[in-house]
Parts: sequence; C-alpha cells; structure tokens
Amino acid sequence: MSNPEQQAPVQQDENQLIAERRAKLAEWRKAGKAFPNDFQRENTAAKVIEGYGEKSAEELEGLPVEVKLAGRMMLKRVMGKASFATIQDLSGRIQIYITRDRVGEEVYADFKTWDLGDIIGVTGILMKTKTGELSIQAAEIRLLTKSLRPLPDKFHGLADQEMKYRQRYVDLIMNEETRFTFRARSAIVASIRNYMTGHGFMEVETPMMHPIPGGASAKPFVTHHNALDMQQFLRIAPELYLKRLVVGGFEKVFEINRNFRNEGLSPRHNPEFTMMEFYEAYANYHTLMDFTEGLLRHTAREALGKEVFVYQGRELDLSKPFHRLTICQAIQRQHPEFNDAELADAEFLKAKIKHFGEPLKPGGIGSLQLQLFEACAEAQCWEPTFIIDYPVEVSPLARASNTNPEITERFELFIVGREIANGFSELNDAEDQAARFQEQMKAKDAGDEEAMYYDADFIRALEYGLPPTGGCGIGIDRLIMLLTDAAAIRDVILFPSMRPE
RNA sequence: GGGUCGGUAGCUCAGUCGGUAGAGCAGCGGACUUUUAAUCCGUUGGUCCCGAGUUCGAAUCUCGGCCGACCCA
Repeated sequence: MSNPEQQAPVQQDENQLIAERRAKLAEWRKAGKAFPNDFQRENTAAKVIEGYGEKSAEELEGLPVEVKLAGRMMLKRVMGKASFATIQDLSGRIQIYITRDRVGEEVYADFKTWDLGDIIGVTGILMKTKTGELSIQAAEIRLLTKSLRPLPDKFHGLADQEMKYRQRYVDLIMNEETRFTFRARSAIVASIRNYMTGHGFMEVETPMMHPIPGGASAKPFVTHHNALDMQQFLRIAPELYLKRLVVGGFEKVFEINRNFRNEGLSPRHNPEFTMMEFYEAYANYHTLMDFTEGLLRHTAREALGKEVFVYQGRELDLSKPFHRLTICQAIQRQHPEFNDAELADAEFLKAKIKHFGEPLKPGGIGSLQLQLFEACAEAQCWEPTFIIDYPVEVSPLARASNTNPEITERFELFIVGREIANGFSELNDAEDQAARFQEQMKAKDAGDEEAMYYDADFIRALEYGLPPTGGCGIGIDRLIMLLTDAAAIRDVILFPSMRPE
C-alpha cells in the first residue's frame, strides 16, 4: 500500500541563489572533474590547532609543517590577489590563506566563484597571521562538493525552531551548541554502556514488534505483518522479554533501545524515545536504587566531566546522596500540614487532589496518594529523589511488599521534577502475576485503554521460575536533557517526530 | 482542547495612521596581497502563510483556516 501524497514530487523551492549555484555546478561538470573522491585528508582542524596553535610565526616558518585537510567553507573573505576562508570539519574550524601567487591564477579565479557551504580540500603549510591566528597557507586547493543551497545567515545562524528539527543537517552545520548536545548524547550512552558491561551486564536486543504489547501502561502503535497476516504492535517496553531472559539464565541483562507510545507530542514526550532497561537476578529495589545512583553519577562524570550541573538556570547536584522518600513523606515534605491520618483518608485525598486542580482518577487509597503526590509534590522534586512504595494497583509487574500487601517494592526517580527512572523488585510469583494480569484485563474491559494485556507466554516463562530479580528502566532522552541543559526532548533527539511538511 | 505570541527576500529581521515593500547578510558586477561577521562602490531578488470580508485602496483592519513556539488542561 502506498500513499499517493507521499509519491507526489516534492515541490522544488528553487530560487535565484540556487540557480546561480546550479550554473556554477554545470560549469564544473563541463570541466570534467565534478565531485571527485580521491582527496585523502591527513589532518583535522582541532588536531592541527592543538598541535601547533601555540607555536610562534617564526617557529612555524622554521619547521615548516605541511597539512592536508578538508571541510565545509563557512566564511570567505576575498581580496584582489589574496583571500581568507574558514572551513569547518567534524572537529572544528580553521582558517585558510589563499594567494593567487601560490595557487595559480586559474585556481584563484575558480576559488572566487566557490560559495559558502561548498566542501573544499586544501594542502598547505601552517602559518600565523599578523593577529596570531593559526592558518593554512594553501599550496593547493580543490572544490570537492558543490553545495546548491545557500546556508542560513553566517552570523545569526538558524533561528527557526521548526527548521532546526526538520532540517537537522542544517542545524548541525550552523550551530555548535547542537553539535555539542548530540556529541554529549553519544558520550552519555557510551558511558552508560561502559558502566553496565563493567558491572557484568550483558547487552541484548529483544523484539521491537510484539504480538501483545506489554511491560508498561500505554497506547501502542499498531501495524500488520503481511506474511503471517497478523496484527503486531511496536513495543511500548522491553520488560517482559528481558525477564524471560533472566528466566533463561542470563542473570544480568540490559537493553538500550527505542520504545514507541502512541501519545501526543510535548516538550517532554516524543512518540519514539530511548529507554535503558536492566535486570539483575538476586537484586532488589534497594540495591537497584544504589546501583542507579552510581550509574548516573558515573555517567555524568565520565561523559561530561562533572557532577554539578546547571539546568535551566538552577543548580543540579548529582554528587550528593539522592533522597529516598515514600509517597506520603514526599507529600508531607511539601505540605507538612497534612497529617498521617488525613493522608490515609480517601475523602481528604480526593478533596485535596481537586484543590490542586487535577482531574480525579478512580482508585484506592494508594492510587489517591499517588495522584496527590503528582498534583502537589512531584514537580518540587528538583534534587534527585527516589519515591518509594508504589501502590499495587498501579504496579502490575512489581513484587508486593512483605509488610504491606497494598504496596510494592518499587521506586521512581525524580530529578528536576521529572520522572527519570522506574524500578522495582520484580514479581516472580507466576500465580500472582497471572492474577494481576486478570485484574488488568478487567480494567481494559471497563474501558481503560492503557491497561495491560494477558501475556500467557510470559506467565509460562515465570512458571519455569524467575529468580528473585530487580529491574529498572531509565529514560535516556530525559537524562540527556538534564545533562545537556535542554528544555525540550526534541532538542536531544536528532530527528524528532514532526507533522509532515 | 483552551490561552498568548508569531508566519514579510535564500537567512536574520524592520515596516508608523490603511496609500501598493525595506535593511543587514547571502548572490551578481567592480576595487582590494594579512582578513576575522573583512571593507568600499554598484546591483538582482517578494504568492507579505492561505481564503473571504471591509475599503477608492490591505503586509497593516475584521472573520475563517493552515503552520509553529510557549503556557495551561
């Protein structure tokens, strides 16, 4: 099946500037050497500057150092017989000095026709300008790729938020801050992997397409498998598959991958987002909290080199021990006027939830306490805070507490008022799990679209015996937002979901 | 879903009281052998988001729609 609208030719937004560049490209083709791929660079801008930036003009003259590099031309200052250009490669920028006498009259004339955005290769020796900027005095210079589209204003850059997301390639060309964010993202994910594998965890990949969506409460994307003629769901969480692996004897596993939830877009929600989930046999929610705390601190230190950050203008310190509070303690931290008896009274809780302007969802005491927490205390958890002891009714996959069957051995971690992680001692009693799925089925029949399905194979797996296990999910995009001071999830996802153009 | 703000040249943005479109950058032509957002002279370029209305006349006012950002739900 194909959507005819998607096949319609894209309307060409041609203009005078593009036409000029196409004409230049046509000339280049005529010369017979367009789009060469035989230029082998030997250096990058940052390495060259790191190695020789401190050398004096005389020292450089005495060496001399020949370099060969390539990049996109970002600035160009042409004079009659000599020019400067600034090229940008993956590492940074460096200035080139081009004189007609050295490169030859013909090449110099060609160079004058090259445009900002073109990709050029240069060979030359290092020099210092009279203002002390390390530059490459070009012996040879070549056009490697013609850029047909003009770049945004060289000084103001790309300001249009929508264009930054839709044409991320332009954002990356123009904006050092964007490049930093996504390099940081890469480093953060790498650090997490290091920590996990360093602690004996094995990285696995479990299905992205599920016959039954499970492992979380969320609306799934639905698709269809033609050969099997069956409905499939993009996964909303990998949890049930990872626990099957622990049953199988892979006692420490993790997965970093995409989840898909069929929900709206917001500064904190993208329909596809990245989660890490990890499971460890013989761990429980207390040891998980210790581990998660260590993981975040390690990641901050290794990937960003610090543990104290500024997020949206306010300090965030990951070096101090994370708070651990029950739901009621967290409410009382914000509202000491609420006493224990009141927080155990359904009518009181309902009244307060309404008072804080939240819609009231049906549920028992535990659920009401959680709703009140979300209404009046969650956003105030700026410093890292584990909220513990979630009610059974909202935790269908978590092990119940030994001391109170109404609550589970579960935590959520909040930082800057946002949920970052969710973990618990796993429910490994197959019969209890089957009963919980039955409850979820009832809720689904009663109209709760986000209630879970009954997963018979998962129950069968538990019946073989899941060791006592702890598991935790960490929202990678949100973690990256924290560490890179990004206000919106779209700023940490290279190609965020957008309405089609 | 509601509210606020916005959509004007390739980019960044002005546009007064409603009188028919401006700047900088980029481009094009010219000058210029150490520039730093180079400079100087000249110059091309517009579906003013779309549609309707009011008006002699709409980028501007009104209504409807589309798109985006932010806030709220």
